Amino acid sequence: MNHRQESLLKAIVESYIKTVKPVGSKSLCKKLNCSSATIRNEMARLEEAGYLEKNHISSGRIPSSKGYRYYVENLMKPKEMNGEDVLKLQQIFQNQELQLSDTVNKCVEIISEMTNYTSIVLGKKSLDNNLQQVSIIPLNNNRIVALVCTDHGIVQNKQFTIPKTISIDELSKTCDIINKMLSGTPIINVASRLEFEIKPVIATKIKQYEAVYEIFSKTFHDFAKNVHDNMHMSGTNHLLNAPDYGNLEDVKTILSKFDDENFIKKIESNENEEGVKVYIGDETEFDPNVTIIKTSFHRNGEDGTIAIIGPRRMEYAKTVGLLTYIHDQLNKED
Amino acid sequence: MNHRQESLLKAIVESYIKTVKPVGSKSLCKKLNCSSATIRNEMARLEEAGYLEKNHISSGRIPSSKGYRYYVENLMKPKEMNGEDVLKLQQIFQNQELQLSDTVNKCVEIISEMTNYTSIVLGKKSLDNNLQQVSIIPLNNNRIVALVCTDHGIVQNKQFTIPKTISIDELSKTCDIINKMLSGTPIINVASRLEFEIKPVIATKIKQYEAVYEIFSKTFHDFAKNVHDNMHMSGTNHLLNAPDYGNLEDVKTILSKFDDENFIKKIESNENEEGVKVYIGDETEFDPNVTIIKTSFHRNGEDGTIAIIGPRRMEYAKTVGLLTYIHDQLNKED
DNA sequence: CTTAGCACTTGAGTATAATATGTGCTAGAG
DNA sequence: CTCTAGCACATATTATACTCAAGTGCTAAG
Repeated sequence: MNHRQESLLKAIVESYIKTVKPVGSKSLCKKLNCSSATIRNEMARLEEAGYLEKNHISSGRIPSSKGYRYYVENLMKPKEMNGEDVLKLQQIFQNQELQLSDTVNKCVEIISEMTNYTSIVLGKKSLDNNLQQVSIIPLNNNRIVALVCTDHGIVQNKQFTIPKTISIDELSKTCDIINKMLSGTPIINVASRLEFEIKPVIATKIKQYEAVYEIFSKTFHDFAKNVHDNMHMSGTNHLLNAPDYGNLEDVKTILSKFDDENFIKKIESNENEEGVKVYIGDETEFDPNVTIIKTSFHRNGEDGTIAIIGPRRMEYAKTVGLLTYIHDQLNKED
Repeated sequence: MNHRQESLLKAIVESYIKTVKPVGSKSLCKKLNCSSATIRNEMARLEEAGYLEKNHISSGRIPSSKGYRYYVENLMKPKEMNGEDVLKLQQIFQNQELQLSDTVNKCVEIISEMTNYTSIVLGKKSLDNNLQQVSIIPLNNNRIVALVCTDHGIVQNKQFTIPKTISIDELSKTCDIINKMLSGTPIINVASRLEFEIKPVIATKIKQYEAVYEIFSKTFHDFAKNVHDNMHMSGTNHLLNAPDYGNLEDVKTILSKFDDENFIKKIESNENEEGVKVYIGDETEFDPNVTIIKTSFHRNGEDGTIAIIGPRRMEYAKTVGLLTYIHDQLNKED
């Protein structure tokens, strides 16, 4: 692609992002210093190469997914955030009172407010959590709460009604054994070590050891199951206001996918990708009519993904700039 | 209102609920055994009394909010649920593995699927929770987790970085004191008793008692603040498919209110109302174009509200029947 | 390689008419 | 006094035809 073609593509993408109207040749004469006929010729070539599309034979051009991609990779310069927005975000990041999940939740709310796109955070316990401590709190009526706490301070609890044949004492004793033997164990390994190392030990000391084992086993199982302990969405209905979807059905299709079961899987960053990634149209594997820009974070024993979903005609420069900033803040050493 | 007028109103409401089309006089002749002219006369009277409305001078009639209300209170008979739906719900209610919050969350998902309305659950810790136990788990790098557990087994934790001047020992000692003195205290009273009874006691035993007090005070404060620990919505976009809103703007207005800050306040059951309550149009104080049907539950130390939001043209009989069933199941003795 | 000119295509907007639905009112029958 | 048949009138909906503006593709000349 020669220089003039690049300028042309850039001009078309940026004009379309701004106005949502197919871009005609005449409107670009001044910017490119040539006549509309010349521009039409170049446009035809760009269209043939797959960077541009037409709605109908005599309409202006709009960028294709390929066009957007070329723009994002070669022509766009991520925009610096303005001072006001930086300030708003700083207030959140610097609030030491907040837990990580609250921080990111507020974060996505602000993102969707700033950008007018839908924004989502998926949080999960990181795999680098190690077991710190388990304990038991007895309640009334033969009920207990079993607690697991990791070295990053993530706590999960589960309630049980225990048979009368099990004493609190036996449970506490088992806790002590687990804490002594498994403290520091990566949380993903705890379940199997519980079965193969702890179970034999308590078998010699506790009568109802099977039932006791079950309680702790279930607790850890629950912990592992609830890896996605946090999913927060903000600005869902912004898509409704996007002028891109003349056809209401398209928006409904997208919105209904938000409720879908494997929605999370499609948003979650699958590889260990660093930085900010842009997925356009079909690349999203979510819906051909949207763009998803996402980034991941790792902090305080939690991993997560922050994603922004908008029309393919996304304000790429601004959005990538914003998400880059947030990524850098979140992954800073604590 | 005489008997024929009641039959007429009932017929109009039920026809409109079914077809979403203004109801004309001719279509009701057979059902009421009289001519269209007679029906028109009655219609005119019902309209004057405020039970019916017209879109324009020569269109059929649609029920007004007052009409719906009369229908709900006097003419409607809540529908029994069909066996299939009962079965689906039973599977959830009888799953002992689930925590209350998971039960209700699944519940609203099924509700919105069955009814095609938006459904919401708001959960909060009940005021009848009493303090069971506080404890401390030390982590690395001078960090700790402080835990609060109530007699219903509700647990909340908060992480702190403690100054080096405070020892774990002092924190544990304070835990013991709190547990001895305040165990069984209603959770709403804990904060003040902590200040006026515990603080003086530890002041005599612990050097940095102010800082230690702060830690527990903040923990309880957080607990009290996070009363709304669970809000779950399902089927938000069902409203988009409702044929009621010819005007897309109306739906957008409603949907945007879901994101509003005091949305929760408007949904929450404010009085201690028992049973299933219906709020139509303006009565909702949320949006004049919707109906909200809600009920509350109290169980295992948690209170909550389940609400169904749909168009004013709601399938009242079916929805009230469904919610009545759920209310009865949830408030059953455990 | 660039540009001016022109025929052609399409979408959006507007005016008009035809049709269907349903009301209100009047006058007559029971 | 109540019910009904009949008719004039009102409105939404749909289809049709027409015009206008925007923009392209192509050709021929600079």
